[in-house]
Amino acid sequence: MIEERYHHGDLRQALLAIAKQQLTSHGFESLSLRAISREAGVSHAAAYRHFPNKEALVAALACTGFEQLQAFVEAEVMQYGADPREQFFQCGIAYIKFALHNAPLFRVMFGVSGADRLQYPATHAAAQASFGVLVGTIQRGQAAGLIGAGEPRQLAFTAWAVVHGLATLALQDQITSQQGAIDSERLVRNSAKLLWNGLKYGQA
Amino acid sequence: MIEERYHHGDLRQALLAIAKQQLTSHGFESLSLRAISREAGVSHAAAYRHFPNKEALVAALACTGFEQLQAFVEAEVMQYGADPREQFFQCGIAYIKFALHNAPLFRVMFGVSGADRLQYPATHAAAQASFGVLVGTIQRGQAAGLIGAGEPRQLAFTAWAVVHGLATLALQDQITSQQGAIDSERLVRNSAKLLWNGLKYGQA
DNA sequence: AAGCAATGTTACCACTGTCAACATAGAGGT
DNA sequence: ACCTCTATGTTGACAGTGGTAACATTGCTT
Repeated sequence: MIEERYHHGDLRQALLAIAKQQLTSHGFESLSLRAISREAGVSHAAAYRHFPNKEALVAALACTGFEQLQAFVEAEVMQYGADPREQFFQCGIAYIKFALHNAPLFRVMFGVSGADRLQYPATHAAAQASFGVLVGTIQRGQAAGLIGAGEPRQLAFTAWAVVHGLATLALQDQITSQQGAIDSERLVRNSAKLLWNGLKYGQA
Repeated sequence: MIEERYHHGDLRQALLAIAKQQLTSHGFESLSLRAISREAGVSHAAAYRHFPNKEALVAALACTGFEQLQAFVEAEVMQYGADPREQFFQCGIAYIKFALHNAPLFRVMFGVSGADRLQYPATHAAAQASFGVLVGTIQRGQAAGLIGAGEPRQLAFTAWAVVHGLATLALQDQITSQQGAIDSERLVRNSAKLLWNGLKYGQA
């Protein structure tokens, strides 16, 4: 029987999958290397053959998160291939959608241990790549004459900041908890338009 | 001698102070209730007379963080009492300054355990209060006719999102690690102007 | 077939958060 | 002054954690 073999086959992958599962079901705080290994039917020290420590496991998890994010945003954006303005909007909306639907993972991606992300090249690269989607959208907007001049990376960075800020604050339950019960969908739309106005008139 | 008395006097306060210190010096990950108690010269269980658990201690820490943030931003903003536009800018710049100078604390404030901040009314209230500074600035801008119409809370929320996003991403070393070495000061200025443009023309 | 590197296991360590049982101090009523 | 009650602090335990070292097994490579 295949299940009882000494070597797992692809333990690294399995650990990551289980980790993601436990992350979403039990939260980051109670993410435990031992529990993950247990679930994988493997001893608690086996994980150390694939990750130098827990932080590395988490970083790898974040890496997959960025890949997912990029794939998701790209897919959503591509549905509006003709309209750079709507592409730009969808970029942000997709980002926030992803954050809200994958809250714990999103928090890991930008989480506490994110400070030393440079230590994990793969994770860092994945993050950069996902950023590239936004840059591309902006560049298309500029090419179409819908976005004013400016270094696209910097414009993208500002746009990213808006959307990332909204996502973060939304996850904080800060949106719904504001008295007045702000509608998040409308909020995103409004913010995007606001930003779009700013972009149209360029920086100066 | 006062130091050796059985009762500490104001242990709760002392624990928080030491916690903040250890947080900034050793990072959030290695923040330990026992280490804090040890440093306070008190037994490892003493902390439980003042906080139901570690999470509550961290929440209290976050609370002080928000208070500091509010005080800092208010102080900076008030230097530009005459000019609502500059006030608005300074609001954001101060926010980011605070985040960069108190990185670990800032991360705790919006950290992993932030999701259930509603469980800690004091912390939540402090967060709301700090948000109020920005709302006030926007309202003054509107009163001066420099910011278009719109529900001030929502405008403030967008502005907050931008600035919070920038701060978060900056902490991620995402700014400096972008090839091209974006200058963060300029970035903030540009972003603020961008947003200001958007605000001037109102939402639609 | 032999051997070697990759992968798992067991046993241990120091440490953590948390709790229950006990000790002490100090405030307030008598 | 005393006595009691409650707030605060201590000790000792427990289960669970991340991490390491020594040992076991596997399967690729030659």
